[in-house]
This record gives sequence, structure tokens and C-alpha cells, in this order.
Amino acid sequence: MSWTDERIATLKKMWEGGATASQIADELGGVSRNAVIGKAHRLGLKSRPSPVKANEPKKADKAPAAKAAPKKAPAAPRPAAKAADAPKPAPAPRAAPAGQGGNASQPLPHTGTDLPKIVSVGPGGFLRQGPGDQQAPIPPAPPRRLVPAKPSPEIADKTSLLDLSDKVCRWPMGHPGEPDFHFCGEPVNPGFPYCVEHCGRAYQAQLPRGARRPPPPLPFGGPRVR
DNA sequence: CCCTGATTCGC
DNA sequence: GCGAATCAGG
Repeated sequence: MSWTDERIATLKKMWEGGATASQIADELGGVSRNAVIGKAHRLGLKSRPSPVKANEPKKADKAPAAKAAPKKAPAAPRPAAKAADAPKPAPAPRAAPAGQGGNASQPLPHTGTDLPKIVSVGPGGFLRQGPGDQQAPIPPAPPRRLVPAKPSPEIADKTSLLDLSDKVCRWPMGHPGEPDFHFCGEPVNPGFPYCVEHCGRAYQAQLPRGARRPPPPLPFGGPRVR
């Protein structure tokens, strides 16, 4: 398998969306987890909460006695390439802008890649994009802050990608690439890409400080449950 | 053990 | 550029 433009786009979207390399590799198919990680690094996107980090170089060495013959020749110490990395702030949470002074902010104009995008990946590798990338209507003054949420399977429609238009709800249901993956398909809430019901899921009123739970990641269909 | 991402290096 | 092998932490 070669890295076509679409596959790279899928990789980027899922990587930024918070999917693990294994999930991405499984979704793309034909590539290993390492391939995904390697490609991600080559693309320049990296970091993201990785379990293996936050440690300093230590002088402990290993003694791989029973291991298979290592291909590496640890003759010369290799300088870590991350030394020249630009200092990056703490990993941006899924949705946490600053202004909390009671003013309302719209979830739509997401300009950076740090915030979750409502993106789903179709079986062919094409992408469905969310409010941030498409329409930017801010119809009524939102009562509070609106934060993205993750979908959950409740309804059982069968709107395929071909049935999508700007009139029907684009809420993804199921996992991309699987046979039962479809979209909600109900009439949209005017000004939004989703129906009223899913707007209620996609944009949740900000609860008072304290009674707030962290918004879940994975905007593209939820975690895999295989 | 499993998982994760990071890194290296032969191809 | 690609990705298996490997490393390293949870």
C-alpha cells in the first residue's frame, strides 16, 4: 500500500482527532501501526499524548541477552533529535478556550488544529467535515458556551454518504469503513449541519463551573469496540 | 502480558 | 520515503 493523498489525509484527521496509531492503521488497512507512526512523524505531526514520554534520559542500559540478534549497532551514542524541538505548551485539551466570563463563544470558527473537528472518514477514505470547516452560521446567540460532544448510537437510520446533502443531518453513526456506517439523515436544524437532536449532542450548553465534565474526544464515530 | 508512541536504520 | 525492529513507558 502506498500513501496516497487520501490516505495521508485520513491519517492526519484521525491522528489529530485523537485516534491511536493502531486504530488508524486498522482503519486504513494494509499498513501496520508502525507505518502509521512513521508516516505521522514524516508528515511532521507528532507528539500528542503519548504514554511513553515525560522521562529524562537515563544512564541505565539494557542487557538483551535472550533477545534476538539486534540489528542495531550501538557503537556510537545517538543524539536525540528532539533536542531542537520548539518548546510546545501543554497539549491542548479537546475543547477549552479561555473566556469564561459568561460570554458566549461559537464552536464553529475553529481555525487551528488543536480543537476537535467533527470529522468522519468514509470507507473510501474521503472525509466528512464538520462545522468548523464548512458553514459558519451563528444564528441565535448561544445561551452558553457550546462544546463538542461525541455521538452515540441511538437511532437506526440508514443514510449513506450518497444521501448526504446540506439539508440532512450529517451526524455519523457507527464506524467509518464498516458496512453499517451511515449518517443520521434527518432534516437539519437550520444553520447547523445536524438535526435538532444531534445539535443537542454536538453543542451542549456549558454547565456551571464545577459541575462540568471533560468533553470526550473522538469526534469521528467513537472508539472502536472490536 | 497487553497497550501506547518514539526512534532508529536498512531498504 | 517507507516501515519493521526496537525502545521505553503505562
